[in-house]
Amino acid sequence: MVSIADVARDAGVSSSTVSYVLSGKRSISPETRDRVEASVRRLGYHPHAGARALASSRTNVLALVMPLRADIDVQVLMGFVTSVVTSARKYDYDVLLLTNDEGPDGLRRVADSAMADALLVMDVESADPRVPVLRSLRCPTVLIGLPDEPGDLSCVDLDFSAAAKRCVQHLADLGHEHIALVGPSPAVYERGTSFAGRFLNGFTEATRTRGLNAPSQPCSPSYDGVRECLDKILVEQPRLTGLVVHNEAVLGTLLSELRARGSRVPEDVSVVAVGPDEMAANQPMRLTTVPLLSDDVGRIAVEMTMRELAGSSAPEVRLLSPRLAHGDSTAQRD
Amino acid sequence: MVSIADVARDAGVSSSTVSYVLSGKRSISPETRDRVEASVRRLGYHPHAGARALASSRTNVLALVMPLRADIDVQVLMGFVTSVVTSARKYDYDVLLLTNDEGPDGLRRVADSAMADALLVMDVESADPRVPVLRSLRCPTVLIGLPDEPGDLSCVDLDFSAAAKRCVQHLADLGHEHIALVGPSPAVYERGTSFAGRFLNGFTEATRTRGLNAPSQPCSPSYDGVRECLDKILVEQPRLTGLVVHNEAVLGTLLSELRARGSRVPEDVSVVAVGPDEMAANQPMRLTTVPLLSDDVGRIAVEMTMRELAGSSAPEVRLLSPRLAHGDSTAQRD
DNA sequence: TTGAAAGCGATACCAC
DNA sequence: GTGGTATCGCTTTCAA
Repeated sequence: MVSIADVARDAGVSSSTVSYVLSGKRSISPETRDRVEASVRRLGYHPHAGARALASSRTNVLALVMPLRADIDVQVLMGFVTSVVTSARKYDYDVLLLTNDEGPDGLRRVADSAMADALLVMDVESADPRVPVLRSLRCPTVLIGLPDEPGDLSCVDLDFSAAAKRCVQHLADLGHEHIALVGPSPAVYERGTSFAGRFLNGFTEATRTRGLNAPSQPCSPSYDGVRECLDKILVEQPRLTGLVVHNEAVLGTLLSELRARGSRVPEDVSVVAVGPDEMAANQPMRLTTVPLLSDDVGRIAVEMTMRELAGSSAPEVRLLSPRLAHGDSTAQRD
Repeated sequence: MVSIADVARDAGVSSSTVSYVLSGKRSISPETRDRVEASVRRLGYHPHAGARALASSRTNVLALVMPLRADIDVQVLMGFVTSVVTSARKYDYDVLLLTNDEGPDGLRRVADSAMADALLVMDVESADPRVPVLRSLRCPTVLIGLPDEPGDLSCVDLDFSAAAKRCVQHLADLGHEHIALVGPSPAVYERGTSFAGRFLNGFTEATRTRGLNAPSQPCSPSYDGVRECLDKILVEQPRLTGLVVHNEAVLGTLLSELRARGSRVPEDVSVVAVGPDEMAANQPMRLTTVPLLSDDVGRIAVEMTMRELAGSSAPEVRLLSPRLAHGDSTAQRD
């Protein structure tokens, strides 16, 4: 292993000088700087991460906590993960990937053993049991999602309430009066995922404001689930002409089933879907969607973390405004 | 922060004793052990990871290198990632998640700065430029995939050649004489992903052995791509009755397109698909599949790593035998 | 502008 | 069976 002492010897300076050249924390004469940098390159020096962490109480590592659930869309999950990892590297941070199955103790372990400088937690529920633990940890934390009581924890997420309203607005503007919501699977509601509830609230509120009677149904991710969901919706809304789909997993199946039932999209039914960009890609038509912005959410989560670590920012809650991407799956009601 | 000295003081022993209690590297009297363990719990002591790494030259961290590609199935990717992370925790290891976009330098950085004890690299290509770097790193490495020249690097993967043969055998045994392969997207072949080539070789070999004339076509992940692929196949194989699909992304689309063309599965065309379990779940029928075993591959990769770290094992190449799960998408040819 | 040296918090060797 | 202490490689204060 090549250590800072090796570099110092090679460059003919003290090891503290090498350290300062690398950190830029004090001014160095151009000549010394050059010599040191040359030695660093020539020897292929990389500071020992553990030693550095020990001396500086900084790891340059972010811990990202990932859910291990069947009911959460992998595409969305992966979007967050890659976005967080690539964003973190821009700040010279690496990412430690934790799963949820260690529970709150896992968070405590990582924070207390100084394996990371901050925690990013995905898939946060309304009354998430991890939240109180995180608040007690005195470790900068950013939640992807929005619990009921974030306290002094930072949060970032899509504004799902606004997203629902945007969908309703779009369909209503096109003249649709008989619409419905195909929601996430029942399991998602049951465990109190905050985004599902926020979307549903936004939907309900927007339809009421518009004076629409609009049922909503959760939808299990299977053929039978989709059929059942559609059946129930049609009982409540027999003259259905517009669907908001907030369920990545069933979208393809749903479109097939509509076709099978003789409903053309968009001639008979307009469909607007909420989900990751990839969801729309593999469909037979260009869908009207409200993209989930996983990329932005991940990037912003990292940016917020960096600001907190720099001490230049207080905790904040940021909900990203959704936008609607017009496609060919929604049309004017005639 | 609570340090080992705090625990030592609390338990009335020396810090070395605390260390030995925790590591179990020398015998301790039951009484001392109990006192120390009680103190550890009471104070909520977690050893400082950096300090530990510095003193022991062990990080208890595995670095997992993830590809950032559009053409690789996220479901498969995520399967590996979760499997590696959860398996690693069983050995008290954490996982640092790296992406490929730093290139070989990123691997060097992580290894040289002692951020991890070993590297796991996914999505390895036949002539992967990272392989020579990895071999020069003197850091235990396990590849998920199989390059042409692994050298002394360990490898683990599904035996894709055997998987292809299994598919062909299944269809042939059912009496199908006019079959074809729907392969991964052209991009996957072009960059020389090892698994695509191995599958294709297995397919070609098996069909030749059986005396079948069986065309194969790559397939782009879009509606048009699927149509085009089917068209080309039907030109070469007009009396098609059996399809092997080695392309998770297009499976759903392909099944729809077959239906649209009036081909019933399995009455007119038998379909056997290679992919993750999740791929089959959202289809309208129980598919006959050859599962990718991402879970096993990830777990075995970790186990191999652990054995290498323990010094109890030389590098090895392990190709997992595929199995075929009978479903309703393949039937006897009458 | 630079160097010397005191930690950081563990591990593991050497004594007893 | 236990304690003392050198050591790991870096950061950062203090001195010059």
